[in-house]
Amino acid sequence: METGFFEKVYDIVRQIPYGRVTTYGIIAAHIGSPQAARMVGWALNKSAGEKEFIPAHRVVNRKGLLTGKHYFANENTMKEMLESEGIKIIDNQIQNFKDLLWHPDSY
DNA sequence: TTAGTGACTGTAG
DNA sequence: GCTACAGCCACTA
Repeated sequence: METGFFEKVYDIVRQIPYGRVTTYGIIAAHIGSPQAARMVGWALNKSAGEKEFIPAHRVVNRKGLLTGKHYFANENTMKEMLESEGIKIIDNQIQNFKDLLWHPDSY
């Protein structure tokens, strides 16, 4: 069964460049339902068991907060991965978030 | 089949 | 700036 929604979410998330981040709303907007951002997060949750690696740690809410960190193996995993890419995080919030924000305009 | 839930966002007060 | 409400789609029980 091809839901379509999942594949679109995965496809966009996989396009996020190294050291960049995006938001659930932007992804949902590209799919066609900006208000279905909740589904994006939920799809990413399922992506943890996907065969191919999905950089879900690069997806945060519109405030730049790591709301999904709790869904990783360890709460620090998401922060560690982002810091590993040169992204600074303070109090679960991405610093210079607006500058690191990536827009999937090539999709 | 119906009802409940969710890693969110935009609008309104 | 904050709080509150509604909407969105797919999944699970």
